[in-house]
Amino acid sequence: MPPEKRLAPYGDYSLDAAAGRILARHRDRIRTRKPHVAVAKLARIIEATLKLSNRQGFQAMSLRDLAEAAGLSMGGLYSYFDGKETLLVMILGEVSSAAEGLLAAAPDEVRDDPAAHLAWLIEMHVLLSEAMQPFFVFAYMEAKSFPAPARKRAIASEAATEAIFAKVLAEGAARGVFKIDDPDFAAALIKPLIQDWYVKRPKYAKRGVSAEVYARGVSDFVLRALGAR
Amino acid sequence: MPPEKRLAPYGDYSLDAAAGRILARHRDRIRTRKPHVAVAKLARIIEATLKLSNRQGFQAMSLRDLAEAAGLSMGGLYSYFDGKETLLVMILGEVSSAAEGLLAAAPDEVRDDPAAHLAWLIEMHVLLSEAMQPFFVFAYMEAKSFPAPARKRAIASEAATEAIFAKVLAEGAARGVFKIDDPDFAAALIKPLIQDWYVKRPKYAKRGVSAEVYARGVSDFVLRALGAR
DNA sequence: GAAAAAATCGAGCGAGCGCTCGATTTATTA
DNA sequence: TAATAAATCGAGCGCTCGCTCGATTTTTTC
Repeated sequence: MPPEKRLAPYGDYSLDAAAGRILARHRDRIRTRKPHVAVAKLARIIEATLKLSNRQGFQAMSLRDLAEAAGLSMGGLYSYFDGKETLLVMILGEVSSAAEGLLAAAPDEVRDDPAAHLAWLIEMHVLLSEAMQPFFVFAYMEAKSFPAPARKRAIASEAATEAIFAKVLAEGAARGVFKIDDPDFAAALIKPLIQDWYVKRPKYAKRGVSAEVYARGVSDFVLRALGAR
Repeated sequence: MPPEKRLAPYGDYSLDAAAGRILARHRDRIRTRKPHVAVAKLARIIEATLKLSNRQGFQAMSLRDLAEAAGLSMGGLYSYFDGKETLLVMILGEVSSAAEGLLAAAPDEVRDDPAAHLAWLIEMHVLLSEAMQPFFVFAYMEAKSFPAPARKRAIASEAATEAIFAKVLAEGAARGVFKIDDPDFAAALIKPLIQDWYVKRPKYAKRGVSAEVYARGVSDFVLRALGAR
């Protein structure tokens, strides 16, 4: 089953859907009134922002270049955000909201088995980062230049993800499925393994490793490290 | 044994020593003739660059701010480099040269045992990144904005590190010490675990995890995943 | 301690930045 | 189709950037 299909029951991760959610989240800051116009333009702006930023960094992307890439004028851009920083916040919000929404949605048949739950979390996280790859790369690379509030939210969001892993690990340890001393430490090591998928994507692409193969490989690696295989 | 002590046989990772090597590497671009003056000033410049960059990013650091933090004038700075990009290249070169130099220096008693060799590589890599923490954070965070040639070198340097891991893993697999199908894939997963130490340092500091404890934890995790424990 | 050499200074240059706002075009209404 | 509202435009503003270079200070030489 292709990744979009496996992910599909949990939401729509297309660019337009993301633009729609971003519009809803920032309706008050966006001057364009008609939703279908706003969503379409917003999608082009977000798309162009991700493209330019992931090449040279958000700071180095000029709004003139963005305007040209998105097919708008300088002034036109400012109908969709009230400053460059808001554009950053819009994208970040979409990433963390998508991640939090998905990971909390584990199906019941998986929740009962810590090993299966853990594998599900890893797989879904990887598939999500694949479906929203430019968003995830952006959020990861620009994390250091976040404005203070967004930064705090990003750290909190990552801590929340880690807490989900830690809880499953602790549950598994209690049941004797995982042989580990420190669930929190083990949980901390899982995140970077998932992040490596989208951070070093070209490396894996060159080796012909797909998202599913990567997710499976990481699951196996982690489960063996936890003494579950 | 404290980390500097364990690392000591393999080189001097102090700021002044790094400044000395950087000076030697870029003698032709640096106008200041007297080495002891040049090394001292260069050390202050590098130190200030790492401090300011790791807060807001290299691009966002202005040379005026750098001059003030380093205790020089704008013009004074330009006796030590011929452009902002050169400053970037100087620091990157020091990081990759330190990493490559150290990892190739495994002692003989460790080379014979794949598991010990792997543990040594992981530990030394973590301790090095601890001793040169601002350098490593800088190199990692600014990787995307490298000028093209430096970027290629950084990717090559990372691939070289990974190849060292892969070789040890393949050797261990051949001897039956490691139970793995794909040494290259496993090698790819080790790097992000090491990087997490310096990228997410505050998280581990808050939990009271030291460099040695982290290195040991990662070693154990990896060796179990490889079926060696 | 005067002359020469080395090192440092900092105001000023052109360029590009984020952002604004009155003018203009496009879409909707009656 | 005339009037109104919505959306877009882009030249221009103030500012900061990387960088230069003649003036100045510090160090070395004899």
